Amino acid sequence: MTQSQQGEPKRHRSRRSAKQKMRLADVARRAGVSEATASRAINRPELVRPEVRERVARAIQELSYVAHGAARALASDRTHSIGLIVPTLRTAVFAESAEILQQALNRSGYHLIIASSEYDKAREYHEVRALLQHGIDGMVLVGQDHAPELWQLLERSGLPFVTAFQYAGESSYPCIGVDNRQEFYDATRFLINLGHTNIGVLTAETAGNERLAARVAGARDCIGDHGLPKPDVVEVPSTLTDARQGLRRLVERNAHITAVACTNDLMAFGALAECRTLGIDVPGQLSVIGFDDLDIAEHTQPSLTTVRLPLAEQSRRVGEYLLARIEGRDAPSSTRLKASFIVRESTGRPPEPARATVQRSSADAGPLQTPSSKRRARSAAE
Amino acid sequence: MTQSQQGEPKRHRSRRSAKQKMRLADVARRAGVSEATASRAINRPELVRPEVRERVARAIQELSYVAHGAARALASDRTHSIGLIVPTLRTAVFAESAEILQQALNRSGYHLIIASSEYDKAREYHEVRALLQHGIDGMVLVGQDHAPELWQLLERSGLPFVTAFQYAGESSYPCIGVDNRQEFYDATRFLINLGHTNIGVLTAETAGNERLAARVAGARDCIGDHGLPKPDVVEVPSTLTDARQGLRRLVERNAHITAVACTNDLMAFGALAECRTLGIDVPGQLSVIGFDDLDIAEHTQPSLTTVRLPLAEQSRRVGEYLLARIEGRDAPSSTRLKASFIVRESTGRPPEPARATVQRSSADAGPLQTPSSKRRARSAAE
DNA sequence: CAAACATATGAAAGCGTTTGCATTACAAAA
DNA sequence: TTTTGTAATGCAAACGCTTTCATATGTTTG
Repeated sequence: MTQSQQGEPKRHRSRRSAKQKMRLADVARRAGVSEATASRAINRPELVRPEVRERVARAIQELSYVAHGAARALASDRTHSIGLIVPTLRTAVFAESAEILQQALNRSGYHLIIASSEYDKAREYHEVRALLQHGIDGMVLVGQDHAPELWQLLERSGLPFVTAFQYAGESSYPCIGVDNRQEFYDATRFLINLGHTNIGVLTAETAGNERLAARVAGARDCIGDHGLPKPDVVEVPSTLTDARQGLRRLVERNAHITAVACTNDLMAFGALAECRTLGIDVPGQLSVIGFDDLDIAEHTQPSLTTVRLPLAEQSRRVGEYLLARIEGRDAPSSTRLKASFIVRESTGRPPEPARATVQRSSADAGPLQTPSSKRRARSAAE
Repeated sequence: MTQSQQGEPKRHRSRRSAKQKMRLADVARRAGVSEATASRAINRPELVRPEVRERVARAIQELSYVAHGAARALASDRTHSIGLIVPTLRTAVFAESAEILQQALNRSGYHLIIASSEYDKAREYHEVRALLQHGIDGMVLVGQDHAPELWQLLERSGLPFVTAFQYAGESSYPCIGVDNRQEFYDATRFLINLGHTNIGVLTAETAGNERLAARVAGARDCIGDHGLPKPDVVEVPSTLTDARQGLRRLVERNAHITAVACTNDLMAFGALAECRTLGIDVPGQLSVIGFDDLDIAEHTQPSLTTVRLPLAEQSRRVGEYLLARIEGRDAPSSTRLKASFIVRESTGRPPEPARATVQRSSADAGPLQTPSSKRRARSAAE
């Protein structure tokens, strides 16, 4: 606790407050070594004799020394922070992913700096600029639909980066995520296998949201591939109120509709709520599926059949990828993750006997998995 | 596009990649001024002749110069980043606040670095340390219930900081938020004013969550102040499934219970869901209130009477406070925000005529406000 | 017209680390 | 012994900016 201030060079700008912050020089002096050795004791302990290492550690402890991040970053060219740009944190899926990623990075001594673009490409570009300027060692983006200048900036900067939440193929920029088109294709097939032939699609705005757009495409493709008529696709703003309206529009315009594929759980909740209001029995008269498996999905009335994203795995892999790249190792640039399909109560056979050509079994409907959900799936309208 | 590399001092460490990053010196040379002037043109434009300012701006543009954050931070002792530590981003209220704060700070040229503590004090302490080391200009914490070492560290560092989500009085550390005790006191009074005399409390774990604890206290106090018997308080883990169990326990243990005050919307949703399962009519047989006003609150069946937090205002004020402190201005250290009470369908008069002493009018029940909610409140069991 | 002042600029000293290179200390080999 | 090699340390030069201080250039003013 007794550090004599002797010998300290006068500070040329007197900005330090009364409580002088300890610097590496203080630690070094106390441990009786040079700054270089003190630095090495911290960063490359294997280069320093155990006894010295020990002394430095003690000095750090006693002086409650905290390294100066900026100085360190300047000298070492490593900021130990990673940037993440999500469309919004208000979406549970992004918030949760951010949280998991942050935890994962923390464990490796990295920090997460989060920015949100509000689904606005120009804004996103500026966020990237700002992050680049702030200084980051790596960056995570959502999807691959970004302003060209953004890509250019990113490539020029030479910064390691990945995109997440959408598998974009081998030949794209590095990406880690599920194939939204395929996953929703499979989900839609589940409905078809149940016997549905008149399926509507309810989606939030797809402009600027490639994930949603891919899901819609998946549903369309699946329905087309099974020789069914083109589905009615209703696109609404991303609120529950709009989702309810969307459901109403869907059932009003399509008298014989028996299933609605919603591109996310929010839409599905809206649909469920509106069905309740309209007196439509789910799944008796109408089957509903969602996408995301939000916490409430299990507790709605009826509970929601939906697609669960492997968020934890995605975040973990994103972290691993980035750290590998930062450390100069290379890593598989494209990873395709698989979602799981969660069958709950909101889906069943259509009310009228199905047309004929369609197969009955619901067993082979894509990559099914029965989750640790209390309420079990049912395969027919009870 | 043509910059000659002549005159450049040889780099003593050859870490720069092929694509040489532009430095301030490059900009200065191109603009025909000294580095000092270039720097000023960027940071204190008013000190530089407009014409020169213009030339520097053009040089920056042409070279697509991006300032080096770490160097800047080292020289100026400003990182332009703010740390935020929340218990978890999985809670919508925190995620939303983080988002709003981040946006607000961005507008002022600051970045938000988010960390989460998972409601663990030790972990939180380490996050603070890590943020301090990384270098931040200010810090936001949730509530005032933190490890003593954390406070100590924070005070020693001299870093500007605020706590949010709970008003802790004038004499506390700087805080900006609502008074959770009072707000829930008022909410409970609303129930009492409706005629309820047997009110249960359902809460998620209060250990390490002073906001929840304060709300429970508010309910207890209110019930006590009205001469009613001590309420049954059920505390469960913070999941919907547990909330449902909690509701069941509450109604099983208290045959005459007519209202349940839930300390957050999650608990309330669970309660509502379980009531549906148990065939309990809400609000016919049981009234339910929540806290937070999550998006779905308006769309549950029945819609949920709850308390809405002024998140946007809170985040805005937090940002303002911090920036003021960083710039050396001082700011009111404690700000008490008011929540709004949102009356929806989940509350009504108790089924049996109330005991007598309790007043009938629901009009003077605290700081009521009728929100822009489509569905209007109703004051009695229809 | 000189004095007094304001305004713009540049030179250079840091900011607190890391790290290339040189040096020292010591053990193993000759 | 002396040589050679290796492991541990120190010196001092960056890292890329900001900012103090001094200087130069105008602009008023008495």
